[in-house]
Amino acid sequence: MAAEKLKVLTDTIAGECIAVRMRMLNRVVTNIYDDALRPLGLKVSQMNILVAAGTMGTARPAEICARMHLDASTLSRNVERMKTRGWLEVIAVDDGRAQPFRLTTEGRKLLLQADPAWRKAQKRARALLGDGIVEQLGQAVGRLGETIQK
Amino acid sequence: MAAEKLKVLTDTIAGECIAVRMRMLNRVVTNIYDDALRPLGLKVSQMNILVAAGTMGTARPAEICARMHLDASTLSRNVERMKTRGWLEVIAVDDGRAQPFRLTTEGRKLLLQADPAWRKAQKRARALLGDGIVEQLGQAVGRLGETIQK
DNA sequence: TCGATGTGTTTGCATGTACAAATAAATGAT
DNA sequence: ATCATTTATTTGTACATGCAAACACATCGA
Repeated sequence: MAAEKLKVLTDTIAGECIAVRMRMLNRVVTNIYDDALRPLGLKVSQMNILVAAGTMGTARPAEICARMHLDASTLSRNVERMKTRGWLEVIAVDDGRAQPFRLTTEGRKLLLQADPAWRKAQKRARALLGDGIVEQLGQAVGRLGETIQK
Repeated sequence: MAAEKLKVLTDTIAGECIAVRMRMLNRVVTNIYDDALRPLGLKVSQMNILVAAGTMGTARPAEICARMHLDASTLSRNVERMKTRGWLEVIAVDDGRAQPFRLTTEGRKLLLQADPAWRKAQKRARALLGDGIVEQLGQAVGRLGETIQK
């Protein structure tokens, strides 16, 4: 009977699906960091991009997308919002297609201010999830590399 | 000098931040499942809700939110979309506040059709991430329970 | 040089996500 | 019984995300 088959299927997916777990933990973790960063008017999604820009000096969108496994259109709009806020600025270059950007002084100041909040969130997340998964997240990201899936 | 401090900070966050890793893996994993489910016109976010409804029989929004650590407003709109598509239907009950729902015949049929795609995605995700993290995701979700963070 | 192809980015569109506030209804205290 | 409080859900708003398509420019081959 079909009803039986459905019950088995839904129980299996509910009990084993990697996406279910990953997405749930992602919501919880994102909320922890967003809570901590809220007083600064900053969200963790944006902080990540500021950090990437910070490590790269001058950041090429395509390179950030590859590193972060982030769609180009998503990055484009996030960067736009942060330019509006004065945290990022574009750099003039010869290649007319490119739109490289870097942190502004404001952006640098914001990151320095965000440090304590980040540490607090990091500590909370680690305590909640456990050291094991933190270790494994690093490994999995390593496996990923900058491979393009499609 | 402030520039030095910033470099240390951004390198530290880029190298250690749990949210950076979790969010990156979440994007990759979500894309794997969405790719597999696309021919069915279904996204993994919606599949998860259908599955929850399938395991529960009659699903109370508040209970799904607690189980999935999902904001009530988010669920409300996702359910709305799936009602429109004919995959879910609300059930009449005495408590006038409640809006419990369940799978329709269409919804059940869709889940059964989605099974092979889900298996394919599950296999790809496991191969990409490694068994270690799959194990740890389960553990971390277990730790979480249905605790409300705030 | 010029047209085809490729690369980098942005736009149009739909969905997912959460916070704050609104709404609606049940519950509890007096 | 009535009013205050609590509980369940929806709405307003803003941002995040990705696909498909458009756009802009570079590059390569004839």
